[in-house]
Amino acid sequence: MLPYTPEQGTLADIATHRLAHSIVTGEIAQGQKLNEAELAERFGMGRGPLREALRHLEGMRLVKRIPNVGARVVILDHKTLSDLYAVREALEGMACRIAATQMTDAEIEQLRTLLDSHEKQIRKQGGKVYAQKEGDLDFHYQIARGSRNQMLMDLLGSEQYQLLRMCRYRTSRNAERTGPALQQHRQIVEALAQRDGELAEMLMRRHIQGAWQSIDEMIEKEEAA
Amino acid sequence: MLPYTPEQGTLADIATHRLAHSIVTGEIAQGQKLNEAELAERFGMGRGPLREALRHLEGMRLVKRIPNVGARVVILDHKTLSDLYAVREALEGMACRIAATQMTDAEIEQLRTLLDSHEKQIRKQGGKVYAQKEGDLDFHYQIARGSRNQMLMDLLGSEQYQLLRMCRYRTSRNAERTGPALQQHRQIVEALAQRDGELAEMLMRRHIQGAWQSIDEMIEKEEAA
DNA sequence: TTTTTACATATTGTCGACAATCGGAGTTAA
DNA sequence: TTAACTCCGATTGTCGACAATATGTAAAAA
Repeated sequence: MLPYTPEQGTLADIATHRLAHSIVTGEIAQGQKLNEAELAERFGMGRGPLREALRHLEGMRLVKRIPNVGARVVILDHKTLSDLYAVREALEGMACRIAATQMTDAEIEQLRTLLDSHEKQIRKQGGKVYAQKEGDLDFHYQIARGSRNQMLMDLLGSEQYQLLRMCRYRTSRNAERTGPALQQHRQIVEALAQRDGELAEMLMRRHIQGAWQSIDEMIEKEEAA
Repeated sequence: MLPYTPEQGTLADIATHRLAHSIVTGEIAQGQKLNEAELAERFGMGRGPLREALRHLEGMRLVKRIPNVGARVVILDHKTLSDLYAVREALEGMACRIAATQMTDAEIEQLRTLLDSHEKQIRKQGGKVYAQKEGDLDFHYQIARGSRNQMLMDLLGSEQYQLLRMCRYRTSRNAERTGPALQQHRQIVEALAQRDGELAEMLMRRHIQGAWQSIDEMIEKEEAA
């Protein structure tokens, strides 16, 4: 589910959220054509609101539209993912740097608590890997919030970063990295607690580079097979 | 004008570009209400395409929409600008770092040529400051292109960064910084030529910090008066 | 057989009208 | 005088139908 799941509001917003969910979870395949009339009927609405939803999804980079031809779900190829992670590295690094000066002690303590619960979840193991993944997103989003920068929050939060969640669903099988990731998260929190923005930024950037490296290897293994 | 100004294509796209232009140049004031019916008639189209344009502009962060209430032009207050420059620093820094490894020698040479023409324009002085400003945007965009990262190009290019152009129009009067800015640009190009991504990133980030500082002071002077 | 052209079909783009909702003017009561 | 309430006008949200455009097929020419 999306961070906030309004099955209310305008029909266009409902369509946006339902489609975004379907796309992110892979329920609608990458590259699939999105037929306006068909979707409108499935959602029980006219084509007007649905078209607005498609425009919105285009802004989220979840679909690509071509005039007079139609909309298709984006294809997360290797290059796109690589580009995404470079942007993430830049933005989340900056968020971290600012958060080190802006977050309250209480918020940093909350981060520690969040990581504790992650650790428990990992110990219990078997449990959904997805949960950890979404929890990881939570960690990153909490830091974005800590930056007090609305634009960063938008870019790293629900509106713009559904692409990342989509990627997570696609690569959710590699659970082996949760261990090192957790430790890196802890290092980052300590840097925040010491109010060392420069260090926090560096650690976050390394963390994301590591995550990309892990995903990159996995994709290449897949493509070899 | 926009980098590409299609007065063709779908009506929604035309409306998007015309409105974006009017908003960026200040022809439509910040915070002004955008009446659908009125604009639709002014542009000689129905409300459907215009609504899609508003959605698109919302994605560009040029307008803010509230359900059942309507759309207003965003207000570029101090906090918003500050947030914008932090994001710019992160993204353009990253673009610079990558460009140092990805740009061809020919492209770097082109950058030098671009800066030469900027210098001439500044010498001729009186000439439009705007031209320099847009030229500056060119410089930054060329580097974004040099990163070969489509997402960075989108975020720093025409689609997402109209906000920045809007800011430029608002603060275009302070021409005194063109001198140091040019010198910093030259330093950046040299770092690129040496293929030193780390240095190029650092210089770009400082450059943008300096630009923000300059704008920040200017705004405070304005608000004092 | 291959290429090109013309056509038929499906899909997108656009419009005008109607329904739902919000903001404000005016009224009434405390 | 102030507060809350009610109603009305204006604006947004939605729908269905029609026009414009692209895609795929089949026939005709090379």
